[in-house]
Amino acid sequence: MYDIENSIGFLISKVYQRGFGIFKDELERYDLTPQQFGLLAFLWIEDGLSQTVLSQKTQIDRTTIGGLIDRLEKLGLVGRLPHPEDRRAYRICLTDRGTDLEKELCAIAAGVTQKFLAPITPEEQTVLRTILKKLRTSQEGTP
Amino acid sequence: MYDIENSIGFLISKVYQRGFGIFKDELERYDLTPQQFGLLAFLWIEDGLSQTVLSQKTQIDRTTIGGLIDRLEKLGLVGRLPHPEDRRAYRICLTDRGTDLEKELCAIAAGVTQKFLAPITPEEQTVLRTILKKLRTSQEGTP
DNA sequence: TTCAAATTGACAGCATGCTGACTATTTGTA
DNA sequence: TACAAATAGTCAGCATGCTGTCAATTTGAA
Repeated sequence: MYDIENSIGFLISKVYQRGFGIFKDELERYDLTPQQFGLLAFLWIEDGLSQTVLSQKTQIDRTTIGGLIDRLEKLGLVGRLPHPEDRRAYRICLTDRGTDLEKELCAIAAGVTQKFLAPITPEEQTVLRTILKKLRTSQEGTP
Repeated sequence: MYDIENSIGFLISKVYQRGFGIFKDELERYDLTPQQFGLLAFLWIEDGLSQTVLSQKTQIDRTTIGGLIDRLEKLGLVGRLPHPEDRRAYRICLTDRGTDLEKELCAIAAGVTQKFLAPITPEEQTVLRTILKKLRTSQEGTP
């Protein structure tokens, strides 16, 4: 009998679901999803990158990121500018509105994080972060 | 600036993605997804329940579980039997084939778990499980 | 230089997860 | 009993995430 209730994979999926749900509710009035926020967070660090580079940095599938950008574009938060060195590619850039939202959205994210992590102590948060970073290992071998 | 690379929410989503991907690859030859395995794992504990009860036990949305059962039904692993006390409901039951797959699929799940958790020690696994259980808290208040 | 191979982004197709609306049925109350 | 409210399951619609395929373009090697 598989003890699914105590399996780490199952628990991660449910914890992920809970966090996602909390975040989703808070972002509702911006018409944004947690994934869209995630992409914006990378763009606030550096924009003007191509979709492929963004896909690698964010570890979001390159076909998925196309749709994400479509929707952020519709919301007027990012734009696709022509790439000066490659006519196949775009430079994905924040609009003024996309840039301006940083402070407001980050405050919301901080609130969500607090609510989400309320059940555990700050020490446990540190331990969890450390363990998760180890588990994130993606491309090992298979070149 | 939001340090998304070190935020627990982002890390959980990527760790979840990695685990899901490993599991998905291993289940490919059965035409099953990790979610379908998860539902089967609950059915191996107890079947004959209604979709709503299953939805509550598994914390899978009731509309999502309908589709999951559709596909498991097509694969011949579960069946929808009439509910003796409620003509609106079904009893979701494993077929012989669904029952027989338990051992084989659980062995695969064990292998996936091992591969997935390889980057951390058994002690860390215990700590992680404990923390995740605390973070799973779902319905607190709002009755 | 030329042309095959690789790359960029788009699209179709499928599964999951959620919302909201709908039908059929059951429950609980006046 | 009669009828409103609640419940079981379905469906449409949307976002994410992935696979596979395709056209346009760039790259690299003969």
